[in-house]
Amino acid sequence: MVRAPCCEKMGLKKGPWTPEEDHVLVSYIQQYGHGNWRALPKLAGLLRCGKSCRLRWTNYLRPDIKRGNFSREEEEAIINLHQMLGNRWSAIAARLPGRTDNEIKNVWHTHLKKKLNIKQSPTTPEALGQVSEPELPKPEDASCHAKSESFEYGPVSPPQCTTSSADDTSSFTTSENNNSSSANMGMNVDYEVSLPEADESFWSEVLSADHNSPNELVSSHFGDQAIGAAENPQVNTSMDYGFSGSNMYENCMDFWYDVFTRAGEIPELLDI
DNA sequence: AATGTACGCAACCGCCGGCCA
DNA sequence: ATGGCCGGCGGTTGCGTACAT
Repeated sequence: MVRAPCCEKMGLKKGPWTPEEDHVLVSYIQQYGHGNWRALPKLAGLLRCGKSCRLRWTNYLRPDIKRGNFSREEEEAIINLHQMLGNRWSAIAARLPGRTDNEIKNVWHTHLKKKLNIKQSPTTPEALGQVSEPELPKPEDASCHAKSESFEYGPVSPPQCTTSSADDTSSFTTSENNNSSSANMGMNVDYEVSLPEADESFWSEVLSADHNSPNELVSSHFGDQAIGAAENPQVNTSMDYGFSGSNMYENCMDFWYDVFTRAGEIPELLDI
């Protein structure tokens, strides 16, 4: 099957959009919506291909786009999500309201990659011989959508927890004074959390989706401390995730991701 | 002030998968 | 089952601007 390139037709304009074109596109979409991108430019009177219109709208003109620099929290979120998801920019963008995949991709390539290189200086665990995970996860390795696949974490947020084989408990401590925590910057956290490791039964229950509340699920397995970690008032609680049947697994991932990043930690226990 | 270089960002390109006739 | 259309995605490019020399 051979497809003609999107903008092969002669006469279609390329390159930067003018304010007039923007106005035409916004006015048209506000009035009629964008049911069919391919037909839209003709109907709106634009000499652009539908793909170009769609990109301009989704990456720049959409009213819900957050403009301006990324906050430190957003940058940390991108770094951590990238560790979990790899180069799945759209998936990362879905977790950052108001940000587009294109924007996140640009920020990653221009700012955050450099930041990581700095963080991977000789003080990092792998440089000290503590962790042997020198590369960021490849996208195929980082997928968290299949339950048989495992999470892999790069060296950005080196684990600070200690796992005790005696009581099967992962514990970690955070506080305002803990400067080694990079994931909770700007957050006024001051609590200690000790959590047992998530075992197979936990994840099978997650996947079975036969419960209604993530709090119930986590609490029944790990006690109220885990909920307390997640319910720090300065960050989202699990309730924000709208846990429900089909996306229960991913939502629990989000929940745990928040629980641990809030505590300045990425959970190694998420290896399933 | 002029020129060269590096950087950031918007936009494009090509591929893929879902849907439908 | 096949082929075409369409939207979405990730990778890449190229222009404009900031900074350095």
